[in-house]
Amino acid sequence: MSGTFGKGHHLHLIDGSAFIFRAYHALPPLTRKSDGLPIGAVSGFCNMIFKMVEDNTGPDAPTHVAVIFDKGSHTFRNDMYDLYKANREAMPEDLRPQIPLTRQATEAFNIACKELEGFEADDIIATLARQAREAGGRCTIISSDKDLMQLVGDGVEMLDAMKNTRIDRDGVFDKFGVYPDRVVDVQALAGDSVDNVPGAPGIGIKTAALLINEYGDLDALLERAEEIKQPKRRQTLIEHADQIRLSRKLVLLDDRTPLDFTLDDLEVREPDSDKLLAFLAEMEFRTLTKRVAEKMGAEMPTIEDTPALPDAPQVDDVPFDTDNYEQVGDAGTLEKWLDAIYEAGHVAIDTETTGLNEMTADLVGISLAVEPGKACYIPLIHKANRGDDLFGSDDLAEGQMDLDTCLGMLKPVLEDPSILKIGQNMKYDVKILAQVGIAMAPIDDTMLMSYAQHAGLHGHGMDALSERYLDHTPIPIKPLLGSGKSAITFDKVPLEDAVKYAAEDADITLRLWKLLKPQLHAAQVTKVYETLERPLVPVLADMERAGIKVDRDTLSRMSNAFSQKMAGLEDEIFGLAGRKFSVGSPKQIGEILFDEMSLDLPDGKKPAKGKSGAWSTGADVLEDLATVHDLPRRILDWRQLDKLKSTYTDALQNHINKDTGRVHTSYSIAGASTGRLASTDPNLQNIPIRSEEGRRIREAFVAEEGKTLVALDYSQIELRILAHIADIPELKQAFADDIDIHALTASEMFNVPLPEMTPDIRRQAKAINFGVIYGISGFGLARNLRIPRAEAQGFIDRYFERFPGIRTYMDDTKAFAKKHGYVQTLFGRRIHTPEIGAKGPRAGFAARAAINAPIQGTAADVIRRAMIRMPDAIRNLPARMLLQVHDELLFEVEQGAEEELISTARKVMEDANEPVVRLDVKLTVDAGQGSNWAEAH
DNA sequence: ACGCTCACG
DNA sequence: GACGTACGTGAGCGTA
Repeated sequence: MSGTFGKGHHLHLIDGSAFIFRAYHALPPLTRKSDGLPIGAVSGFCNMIFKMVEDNTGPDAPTHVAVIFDKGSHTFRNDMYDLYKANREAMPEDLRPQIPLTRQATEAFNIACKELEGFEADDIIATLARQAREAGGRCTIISSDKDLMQLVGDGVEMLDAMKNTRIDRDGVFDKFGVYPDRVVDVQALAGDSVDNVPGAPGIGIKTAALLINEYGDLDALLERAEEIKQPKRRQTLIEHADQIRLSRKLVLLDDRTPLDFTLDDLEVREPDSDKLLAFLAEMEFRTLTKRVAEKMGAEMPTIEDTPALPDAPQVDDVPFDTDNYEQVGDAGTLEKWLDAIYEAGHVAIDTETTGLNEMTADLVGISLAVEPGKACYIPLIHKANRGDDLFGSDDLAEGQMDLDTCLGMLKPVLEDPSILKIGQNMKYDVKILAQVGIAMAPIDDTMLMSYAQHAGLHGHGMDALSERYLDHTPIPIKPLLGSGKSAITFDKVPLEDAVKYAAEDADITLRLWKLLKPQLHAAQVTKVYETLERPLVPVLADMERAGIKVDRDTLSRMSNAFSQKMAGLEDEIFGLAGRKFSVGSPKQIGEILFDEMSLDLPDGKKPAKGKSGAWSTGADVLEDLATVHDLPRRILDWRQLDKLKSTYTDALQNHINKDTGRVHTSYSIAGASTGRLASTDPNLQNIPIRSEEGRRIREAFVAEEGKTLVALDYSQIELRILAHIADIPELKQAFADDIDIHALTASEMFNVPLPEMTPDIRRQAKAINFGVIYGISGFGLARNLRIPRAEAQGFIDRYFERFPGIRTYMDDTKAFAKKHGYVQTLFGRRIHTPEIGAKGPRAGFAARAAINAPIQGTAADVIRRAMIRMPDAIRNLPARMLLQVHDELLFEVEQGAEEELISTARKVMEDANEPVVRLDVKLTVDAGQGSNWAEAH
């Protein structure tokens, strides 16, 4: 049947996304045998399409058919309401690569495949259904999405393909309590939590239908809201009238979308058997390929049965060629790249900026790569010359896109939940793009993939990874930027060089991703990567961008006070030493004390000499020496002040951001091998607290006017984890009973009843407890406690006797590390211990590190999980998370909401191990609050 | 660039 | 039997 669509014609419209999701959830996670590509949803999709083709015979068969897909995440509905669909969960990791394949499948079946930027599939379906109806034909929408039910009637029906049930006007009435023409009114009132349509609070479908049926339609209802008898209902409708009208706009489908095709283009076509079978064979669908071949009377193509070797190099064998990279200078060229990105479903991205600090750096350009060797650079604000020419202008270089135009085009892609953005150290790029209003998601990060697999084995910077995995040395940045005083920023780098350098970074990143991603599964660290590494990126980006307010005047006053004290100390020091010298020089101190003054330690010996041959003058040495002379104590005091002044009160002032008045640290996620974060520029994880003088520096970390700082820290988390992992009944019981753990240890070891415990015995036990966590040795404990080595060894022996599980844990852990080359945390994080088999002292180091890593690492995992869950948990509180200090989280909260924040955040932290790891000990969190960090802690 | 020292958990 | 040792970090300074 052909001719213009009209009476007697029957159009089938398949809701592509709904089909894919159903297929995905209905089937186990199948993968392609040869390379492990996830393929379950594609398989289900193809089977459903084929079943439809097979079933569609007889008088009711469609004459026209199309599969309609969503395109992009940003639609006109987001312009009306920016929270539209904001509750949507991210697309599952193994589904994303299957989306483009389902489009290919549709084409292979020779079925029209349609989508339209800026509109949802539902709008296209609405438009086509209207056209079919107006032309006098019939239309069946294959979907069970209730949002489409407003279209039913007058020749338009829905078909639930899974249940094989048709939904007509009566079916809609069953579901909504109204007929299709009033469905949007009911939806506007009831709202939709899945799409985040607000609706009227407290009103569901039942009540909504009741009201609409009583008043006729929504407008009449809102107009006559005063007449409603129930006071609560009346008030809700009056108060939220605007929100309800907005909700109706959101749920009302647009049946006038501009389409570049007509119904006639959708006429049913016979598939090309060669093309279809080739596609099915490529997917390695054996059964389906056979069935299709039989039905079409064609030869069954062969499907290779040999899976690729798991370790075979996966990355395409494309040589690096910097001449092949493209400079993107206009919208048309960029459009071409965006098409390629949508085709692939992923893109590697790298941002170039004017500096390394994301808070002060400006975006200079963006590079993209979609397949190995195919990369581009979009320069945005490069200067026409290097800027070192006195007469040179700061004009922009030719051939660059307008910044806003470019970002406007990129934003929908970078925020599209179906397009995966791949980067190396994505926290940097996420922060840079956040500065220009782009919330990039979802992401993958090659640095974190490497870290999840190989923590402890090697670094995870791009240069190191490229050398190691791609056997390729990236173009070094140094020659482009220069160094020292004549260094230039990237916007001054000539475009020709910039394109090569920047595009290569994206190319390398994409290749690393292709290589490292499949290895995650093999190394069994996919869970670690997906639950402990990647989700931390946006959380840390937000914390770093928030920063913490630091009061410059407080620091400045402290600096001055320190200067004065140090000047006084210097006079005393020079008097005692008999001459002037540089007090900051350990070498000169050693010469004065041990050569010129010939001082000896209390045991009559001299201290050790360091690698450079100078006397060791560390605090422990000077502390001992202080018992025989006054000078060492003065030097210790001077050093403490020098440290506080130079590292804290002076240096911190230089880190106060000019625009925000706050200090913004940067956390490295893949720095510490154990899974701990590290804080840099500045390090806010080592702000003084142990000495009273140093502790006062925390007074300079303040809450904003009208706000409070709240600190929550895990109590003894590492010892709790040790008690669990090593399975020590006495320790577990002590934590269950909230008994002072160090006192308990002392009581067990030294046979002192708890009521008779003295601070000194407790102090020794505390040192032993910490020693255990660090891989205790008699020597180390002796030095720490300043007791003879034999005595320390005696303590350790008694400890092991009392808690034999500890020794077992230590021995087992060392044996595991020797056998596997790594140890693991309770959450599966791997920490490699390559030196464990070494000879000499290095083996001792490695053994102690191996003993410590599962404990420190598990604690790190716990707080990571808490941090990842925190933003959602506190999203309705006027609070934000600012800092992490290993076992502590610091928040800033509006005054009045402190207690609510504490109870909410505490719960998240105390339950952070659940549900994947059950602990025999509870986790306990202490809380404090105040106008500055000293008070809050 | 490297070692020393010292701040934190 | 000798050797050197508590675990994990980052920053500032002096010295080469």
